[in-house]
Amino acid sequence: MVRTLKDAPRPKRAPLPEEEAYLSILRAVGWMSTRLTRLLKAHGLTPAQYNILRILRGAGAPLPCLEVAHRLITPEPDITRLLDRMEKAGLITRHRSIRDRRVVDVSITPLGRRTLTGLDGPVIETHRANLGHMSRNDLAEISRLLEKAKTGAEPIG
Amino acid sequence: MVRTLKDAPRPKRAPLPEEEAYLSILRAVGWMSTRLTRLLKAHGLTPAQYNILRILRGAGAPLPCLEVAHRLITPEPDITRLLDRMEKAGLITRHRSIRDRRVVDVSITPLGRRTLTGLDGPVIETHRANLGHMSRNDLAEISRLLEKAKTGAEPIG
DNA sequence: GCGAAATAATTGTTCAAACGATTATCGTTG
DNA sequence: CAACGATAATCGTTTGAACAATTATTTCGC
Repeated sequence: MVRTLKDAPRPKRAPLPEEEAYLSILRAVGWMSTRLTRLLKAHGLTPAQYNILRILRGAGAPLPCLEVAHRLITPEPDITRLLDRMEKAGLITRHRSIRDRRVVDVSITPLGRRTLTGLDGPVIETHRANLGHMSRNDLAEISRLLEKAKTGAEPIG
Repeated sequence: MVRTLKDAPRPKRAPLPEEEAYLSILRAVGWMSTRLTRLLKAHGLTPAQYNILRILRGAGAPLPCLEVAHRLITPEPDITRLLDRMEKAGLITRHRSIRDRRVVDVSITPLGRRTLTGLDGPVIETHRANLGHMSRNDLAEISRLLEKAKTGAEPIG
């Protein structure tokens, strides 16, 4: 490829270590979630829907709408319509709370539970395909470093 | 909170270290990209648009459409309409290649370049706000572990 | 207890993502 | 050189995301 002066890349600054780490994290979440998303999709779920089912099963009791949203890793700005779709799909039900009539309690249905149960094995397999080759120590180190990164970072205004 | 038998959480399996690491990565990319996305938005760019501008500036020459898409960290299934918007915003231009008339070469415009220049400082500041408190070693370790994770993982079918 | 501020959820609307199908061009091969 | 498959990009359509504004209910201050 011919390079004219105009095309010449500017003198490269030293790459910022912070940015390099960020890009590594971005790449990692990219290929890992690709695999997981594909699996979930084969079962008719989006990642957010799967996570909501996991939250509801883990809680073991109905949860208010906003509480569900708050527990999601990836923040969901439009929880209502997401729950709409899940309710239409028969994965959850919603009922107005009696104690506070502003609140809508969300429950997982037997179908939602069965869907999760059918996914438990494959999800574990997927995580193993993603990271199963890493040592226990490496995995712990990844978690430790990233948690450390978060606790030490400037709070997000 | 009252727990009935029916509601009782099932006996907790030992948490899968692979899943824990994955969740850590997911959380990390969440709060980091929140900060960066907010900055970019204040300058009228989405993350994908910013990355495309970075790619074009870094290449120092026009790139084919698909080559741009291929270099993106986050895969973009509809590069055409993304470039449509960027062209309408005056950030890039497109011209059919003469050597291969199937190809459309994408170039960054002076406006796109100025936009990037104006972002260079703030972006660095953002990365420092995200990870500036981590030691050089920790940052290198994060990158190393995540690259290792990718190279050792099963290929994504 | 009454009005103001706060909270929970929904809704309206606009815009972008996802996915498949389609068009145009190129390379190859018989 | 004509036809076939491969490749680059675009387009059609459906679905979901993003953001602001609204409604309904509660809580708090006075």
